[in-house]
Amino acid sequence: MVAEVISERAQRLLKALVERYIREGQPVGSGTLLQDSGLPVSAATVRNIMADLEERGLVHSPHTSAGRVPTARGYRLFVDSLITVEPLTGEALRGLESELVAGKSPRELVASASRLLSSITAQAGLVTIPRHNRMALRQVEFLPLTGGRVLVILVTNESDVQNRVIQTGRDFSDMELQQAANFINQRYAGRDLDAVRDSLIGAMHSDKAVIDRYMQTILDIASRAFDSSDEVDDYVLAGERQLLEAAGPERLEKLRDLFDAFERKKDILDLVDRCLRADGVKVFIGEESGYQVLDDFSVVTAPYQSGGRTLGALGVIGPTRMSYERVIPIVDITARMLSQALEPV
Amino acid sequence: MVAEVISERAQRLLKALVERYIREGQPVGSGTLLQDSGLPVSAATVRNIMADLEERGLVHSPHTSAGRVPTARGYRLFVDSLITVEPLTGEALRGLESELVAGKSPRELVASASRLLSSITAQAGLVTIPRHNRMALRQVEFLPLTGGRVLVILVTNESDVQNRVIQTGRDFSDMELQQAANFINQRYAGRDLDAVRDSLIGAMHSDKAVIDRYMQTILDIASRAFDSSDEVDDYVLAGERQLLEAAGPERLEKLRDLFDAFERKKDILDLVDRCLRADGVKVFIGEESGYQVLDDFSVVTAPYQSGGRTLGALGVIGPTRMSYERVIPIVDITARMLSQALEPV
DNA sequence: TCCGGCCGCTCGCTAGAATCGAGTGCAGGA
DNA sequence: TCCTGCACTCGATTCTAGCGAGCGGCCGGA
Repeated sequence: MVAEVISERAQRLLKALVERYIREGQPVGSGTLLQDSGLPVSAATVRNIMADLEERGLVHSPHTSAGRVPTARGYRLFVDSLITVEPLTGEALRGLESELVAGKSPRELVASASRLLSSITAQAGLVTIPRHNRMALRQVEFLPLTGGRVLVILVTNESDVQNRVIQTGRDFSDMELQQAANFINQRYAGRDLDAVRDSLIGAMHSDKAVIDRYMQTILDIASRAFDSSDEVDDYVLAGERQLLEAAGPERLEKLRDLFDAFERKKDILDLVDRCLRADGVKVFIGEESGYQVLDDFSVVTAPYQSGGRTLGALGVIGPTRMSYERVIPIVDITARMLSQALEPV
Repeated sequence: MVAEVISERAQRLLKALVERYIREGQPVGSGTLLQDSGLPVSAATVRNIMADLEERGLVHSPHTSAGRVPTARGYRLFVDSLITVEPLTGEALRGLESELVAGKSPRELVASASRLLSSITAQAGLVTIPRHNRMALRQVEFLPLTGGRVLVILVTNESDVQNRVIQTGRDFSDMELQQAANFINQRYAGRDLDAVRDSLIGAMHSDKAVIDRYMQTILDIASRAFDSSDEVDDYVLAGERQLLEAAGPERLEKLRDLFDAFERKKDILDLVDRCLRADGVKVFIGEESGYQVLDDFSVVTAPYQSGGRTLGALGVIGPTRMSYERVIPIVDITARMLSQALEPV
């Protein structure tokens, strides 16, 4: 994408326009814009410039003789080069500090973060559940169930527990499972789950000749227990209400689709996953996201990490017309604080 | 509450009115009503009867010269004595049968039930998380954390795992905790958590003289681990979208409040708890529930149980103008099937 | 006493016309 | 290059009239 080249005057006007529109939500006319920008020119000049910006697809008139409204590209330019972010202060910051503290369980932290994001930004907050497979194993336990199934309990990372049921070929005795668990606990505690699995699979294949059949089955169960492919990604959403708040009726249709997407989860997860690679805050404006349901909404996300590994992402969903200068730093700092709180003690 | 005494004719008309209004959502006039009911009288007579019903507070005119609309009391009478329920058949039933099967974890079952309720009734579905303290203990495990905290892992009932962190007076060694766990597993496996706790507390007090101090601390940890007072009740909600669907704009205000209540959880939980005592389906119509946020909505709930104990409740939330004759049997059967699926193997 | 037919009235809904005013685009001049 | 002045557009608002569903009341008949 080529950076837009527009005159400084035009930038100033665009900035004023976006800021005004975010505040008021109504098309902005040349007069208002002139006042806001404080430029020493006349309204007619402003109009000329606006016509120019319109040609470049940065602003748009809902109809002749209405003011202008920023387009997605307009917001993009604004966010990329015109924005003046407002650092977070006061009560909101204190709220984050007091709720996102080390020692709480990941589950609680994620729920808190989501709630905080929503309440501070007055929009919907979203935090993905940490990828367990990136977390360090503390202890594993196997319990036999009927029908060859085994209940696996994984304790990771201080105080997070997850459990899953795996299907095996036959019933195992308490004894066998105990031994398998001991084996793994002794050899693999402290390594992250993905590493454990890879190592187990490696062991199964390479040592095939050496290890006895008994050992083989144990390894088999264990590697299956650490298989992360059936782990469902998920997220915690808070403040759907805020979306209703923002959208007047008639956006209702769009909102329904969005709620649908929230329930399907997949699209939303895909989008949020995109921000996992890079560091820092990412902003998806309107149709940029590529998902139709989000056409009228923007998403601001940032990844969070612990122990040097990216575990997930969090973010805020709101109308395209959101206050980016407030939301961006909030998402940024929340991600940092969540990361910090998740750091193993 | 005194049962309403109204003539058979009036009943028939009220029934027709409610059914029609549920279908169309618009005030029903005397002409339409006459057709629907098939009564051998004239529209004028119908009007007379409607005027009578209006006096008794069973129906209501939005304004002169509009048709009639049922009031909460009208719906109540309808639900209590006029309704003809439609037994559930076909695809929906098969969906329930295939998803709510024994062997899945309670967590999955609850999520499925919620989703199914929502999709079958086309309204919001809600299932409370089972009360763990009513479930039978299979195994407990304690893991030491820093700062005198202990991670407690409780395996109940086949395949459900829950974990909590408790704060104790001092750090414990792996060994001590292991012993405490063994002690409990041997003595209490198979009893439900509440019983275990009571028994532990009893043991602590009565045998004080007999047991040594070591045992005393172990009992102390253990009873704290089984304390259910800090267990947060919670529920899984699905299909909020459906509520948007039903409510035209202008109900938007109400909807916001409802979504707020969903996030607060407390009110909703209180309401749903009310149905835990009795068996069978309960219907709360509009303002009957006593919660303002639910004024324009109705809630149909039923408790579910396992192993002879009531574990929670499920239900459906939708507009007062919901199709009770469809929803009631659906809630009923879902509760039964969930109960069955939760039954320990 | 109860019911049906008739009639006049009420009131929300809709369409169309008139008006308003914010804001535009453009021409012409400094 | 920029400003002034002006005609024009078009959504929003207001008002009016007309329509029609539906009600209540009255009266006459079984």
